[in-house]
Amino acid sequence: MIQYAEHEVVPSMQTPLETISVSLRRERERAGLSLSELAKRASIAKSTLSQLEAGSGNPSVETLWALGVALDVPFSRLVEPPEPRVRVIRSGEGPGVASEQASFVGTLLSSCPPSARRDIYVISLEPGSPRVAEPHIPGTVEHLTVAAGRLRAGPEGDPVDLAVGDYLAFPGDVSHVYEALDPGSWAVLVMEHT
Amino acid sequence: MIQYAEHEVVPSMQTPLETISVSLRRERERAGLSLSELAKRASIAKSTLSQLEAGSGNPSVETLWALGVALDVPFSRLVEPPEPRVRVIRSGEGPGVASEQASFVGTLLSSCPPSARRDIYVISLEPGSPRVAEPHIPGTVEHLTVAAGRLRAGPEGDPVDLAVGDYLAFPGDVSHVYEALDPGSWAVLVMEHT
DNA sequence: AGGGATCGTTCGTCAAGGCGAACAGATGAT
DNA sequence: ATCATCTGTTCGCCTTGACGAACGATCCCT
Repeated sequence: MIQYAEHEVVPSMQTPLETISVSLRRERERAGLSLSELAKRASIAKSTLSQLEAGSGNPSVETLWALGVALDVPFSRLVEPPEPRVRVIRSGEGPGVASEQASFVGTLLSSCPPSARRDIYVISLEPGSPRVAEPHIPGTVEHLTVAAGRLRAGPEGDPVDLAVGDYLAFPGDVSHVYEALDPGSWAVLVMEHT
Repeated sequence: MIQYAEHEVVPSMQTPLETISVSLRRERERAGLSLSELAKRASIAKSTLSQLEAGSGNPSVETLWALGVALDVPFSRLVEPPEPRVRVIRSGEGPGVASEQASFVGTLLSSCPPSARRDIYVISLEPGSPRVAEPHIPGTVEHLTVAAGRLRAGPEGDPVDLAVGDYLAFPGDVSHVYEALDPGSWAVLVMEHT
């Protein structure tokens, strides 16, 4: 039961504009572009870019989008601080391996550090009644790769049958199920907290 | 070398402003807020919000940021089009990764979205000469879980022997190796970019 | 020394975003 | 029915972002 505060103390709280300022310069230098060159590629005035990197300015979405395209980086990399926001992990969703059913065993391989919002599990199931998992925090995505046996998994109303080697991604913030179709079934589960 | 389109092909290509329009309305209704109420919470004029949801308008970052805070959603959810929620990649399908060594096949299951910095692969190897991977960007961590066969993997100077079900985490920003010890070996690889 | 080419900055101008007020429609209370 | 209060819209005004030009500062090459 790990509980992170929603808006915990962050080393240096940054306003989105400060974040844009630093990440814009960082990505530009990473790409090895001069301010003038980037402005030309993004089809914006270099004066605008200069002010943005200087910290003054409040760019419009179109301006930032053009810069993101020119830098070949996704949009959010320019506005999200380099260290991801600390988010809440609600009670019961921590590293503990809770299993009501004995036929379900989950092993936490790599718990979610503050800098990377994902857990990696190995889950083993035996055929029987399906295990129904309650919704996790909004934005959670689960990635399942079957290592052995066969599984039926996915959102509660729309599960998918999977064989060895199959990969399935589905939202973890709604009720979802895991069910073994063969004995000795197991899979690697990456739970991603967006 | 892995090469994939930066922005996944989506059924209907949307400009960022169209995306903002639809996702803004979607998130607002999900939160059960009226347009007026949301405008008040975000401290923006409701006329501004009305125009944004209508599709006209090119909001500044501060405006969008305030809306993201008021809606309690990450910034990127307002500008990135929602990706299909349930995806299945059958064994053997999916984008294969061409490799110099014929005995190595990597399949990219989930490329790194903007907000989550990780890729998920399945890698298949056959016994033979070890595959040496060049260092990735600094801060990269690789998580390996063996699904079948046996592997020898890890940093180039200090590899580890792994059997079925074993899990290994090691730095990906130095030279590292993968080598199959048994025929038909494969593993799930989570590459994390911190 | 001089060009000639970049670099990133600051300036004034213009269009556009954001604002508040006034608007019409819907709902509920008296 | 009337008033009250909400909904979301459209209007004119004003601030502000984005632009282009001119600027000084570095370099590199004659």
